[in-house]
Amino acid sequence: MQLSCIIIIVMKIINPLEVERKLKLLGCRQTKTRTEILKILNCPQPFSALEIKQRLSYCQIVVNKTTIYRELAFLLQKNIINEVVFKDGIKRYELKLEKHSHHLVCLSCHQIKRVVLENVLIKQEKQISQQLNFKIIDHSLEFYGLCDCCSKKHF
Amino acid sequence: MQLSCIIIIVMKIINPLEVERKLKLLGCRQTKTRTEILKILNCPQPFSALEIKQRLSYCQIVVNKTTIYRELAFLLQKNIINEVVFKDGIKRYELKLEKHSHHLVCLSCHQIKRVVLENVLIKQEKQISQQLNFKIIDHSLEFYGLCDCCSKKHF
DNA sequence: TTATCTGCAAAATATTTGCAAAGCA
DNA sequence: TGCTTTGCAAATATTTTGCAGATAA
Repeated sequence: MQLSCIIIIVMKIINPLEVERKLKLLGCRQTKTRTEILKILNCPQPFSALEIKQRLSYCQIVVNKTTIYRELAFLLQKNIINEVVFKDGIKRYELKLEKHSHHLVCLSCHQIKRVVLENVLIKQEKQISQQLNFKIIDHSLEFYGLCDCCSKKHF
Repeated sequence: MQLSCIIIIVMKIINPLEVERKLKLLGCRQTKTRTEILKILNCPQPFSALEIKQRLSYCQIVVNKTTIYRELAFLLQKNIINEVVFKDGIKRYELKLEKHSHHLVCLSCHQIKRVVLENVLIKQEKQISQQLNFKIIDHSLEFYGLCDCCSKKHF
């Protein structure tokens, strides 16, 4: 019999010092932009490049969009962040965790909640690889609906 | 005990006459562009607006890109097609089926195989709605990896 | 005949590239 | 000092909008 799955809501992500240590280990420089972008991404919700730019400007930090796109490409390549795409087709970024995560996207307020579902799709992935000879490397699973707050508002 | 899941590979989609009847029922006109776009979408693989434009031009049919985008928005609104987004952030379109479908995206040859997985995520969706008060309306589940052909090439 | 559909030009939005200047170690 | 990072301008890609003219029923 299958165990019921475990849902973990991702709340706070990571100790900033841990990321800094990892960057130093990889021989990367520690710049203001890099530190500030990582601070913003240390959050349970993924952000797009332009959302990051906007959030930086809230803190009086003006960074060119090109720099942000390049910094995100850099962090992606260093395996420090993930890229996720939802139905709107915009690329969003979040800190990489040990466990693969999924998302609950509210169709009303557009808030995104990051969750970890344990023991999910294991059987299906095995079946797909066995029956269709498709070697699965990764998957994306996102749920769309109404968050607690919005579903109460709608009725 | 949970039954093993059933995988259905979507091969041919639908009788074109069925779509035409549905369009007539909805009071829509039958135009050359509409017919041709639906012919292209009658395929196990979703296509982007510009891929459709390209495929039309292969058949000597020249249609403005604006028309294609508008036609897709029209068919979407009439519930005849689905919009799907993969990791590249490009919107792709496919004929709507009774059953929700998922996709196997080959990271090497970029072929997309449409599949129907029965009895998948039912338990997880129930748990998410009960434990997190998130009312799920829809989900997207896509697998990325190597198709049979490409995984053989890689070794 | 008339509501629907289409093409063209231009705009909006997200992302990328080249090059020269600035800055961290 | 030298390599990495940054800003600016311009290019590219996808998608959207306004308007005038064409077309299916």
